[in-house]
Amino acid sequence: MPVKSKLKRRSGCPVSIALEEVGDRWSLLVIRDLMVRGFRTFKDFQESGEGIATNILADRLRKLEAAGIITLEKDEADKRRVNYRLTEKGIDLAPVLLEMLIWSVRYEETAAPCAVIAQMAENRTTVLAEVRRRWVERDPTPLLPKFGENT
Amino acid sequence: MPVKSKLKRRSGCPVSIALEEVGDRWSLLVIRDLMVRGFRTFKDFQESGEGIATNILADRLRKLEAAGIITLEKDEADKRRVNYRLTEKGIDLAPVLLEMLIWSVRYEETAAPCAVIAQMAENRTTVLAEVRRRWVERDPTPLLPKFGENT
DNA sequence: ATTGTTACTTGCATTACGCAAGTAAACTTG
DNA sequence: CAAGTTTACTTGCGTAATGCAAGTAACAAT
Repeated sequence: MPVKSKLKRRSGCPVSIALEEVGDRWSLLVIRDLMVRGFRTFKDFQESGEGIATNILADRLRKLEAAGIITLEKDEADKRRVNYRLTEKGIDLAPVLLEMLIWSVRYEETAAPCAVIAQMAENRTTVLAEVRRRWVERDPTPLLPKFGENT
Repeated sequence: MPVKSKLKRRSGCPVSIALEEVGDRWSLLVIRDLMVRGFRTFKDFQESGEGIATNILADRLRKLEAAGIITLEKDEADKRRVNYRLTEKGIDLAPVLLEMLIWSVRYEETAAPCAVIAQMAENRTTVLAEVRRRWVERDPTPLLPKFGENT
């Protein structure tokens, strides 16, 4: 189910194309928050602790929507509210994020408990299944807590 | 074997930390080229077809070295030449790149043959073992060709 | 009716990037 | 061995992206 885009690509290399969509400091963090922290609204992201500027956040949400990675849903109960949600394409970035997580914990001093992540590295398939289950069922319970925020 | 760094991090989240090191449009492409295309020198990257500017390339190589992802080796035969090489930390980004590749081929119109990548998705472990083997043995034979360059 | 909340936009200073050109050291060629 | 070439960069400069503070419009709560 590939989607045609602006056709202004550096090359046809898949990795290059992927990086044009999510290769920046913020996009994958937004996706991570939608995926494992149960974030839904603009406010959630603003307060995530990483300190993304609101203009950048708005821009990234727009681009991720344009790329077909997230969708917008108006909240019927509170009409100011916009709920962001990963698409199938978006949730399928889970393996990328998981590998990045495992790599980072292995080589950096992170705030994540090594034991928990080591456990996840052992059971990649199970973790991915759980991530997808939450997505399908719209279960907003965070899979992982916020590690070492700096507020 | 985590390495201490500048301690100017947005947060302690592993994904966030990883993105501070390789979360831009170019770093992972450089790593990809070292990993699967047998690139070694500055020139190789310049001519890779994606069109990275030399100042940006120099900057990225410096940052990747600072992050412990690549190392420099002076060529004894030709002393102008600098050979860049992935460290263990660098080669361990292979799973991230592989998942990104698989994702991209699935959702974008890339220049990579779907069948080949589907095959790789079936045999992730084998592919990763082969990537590592080439790294250990310093075998510069490209694992994958250049897909759809735009020159 | 007033105040607060949500999802943004706008303006402006700073930083990063992209492009063309330049340079220094090492090698190669005549 | 002088002159050109290759390699790995750096420098300058214009444009684009980012970060920060403030503002706004629509809706909701009191």
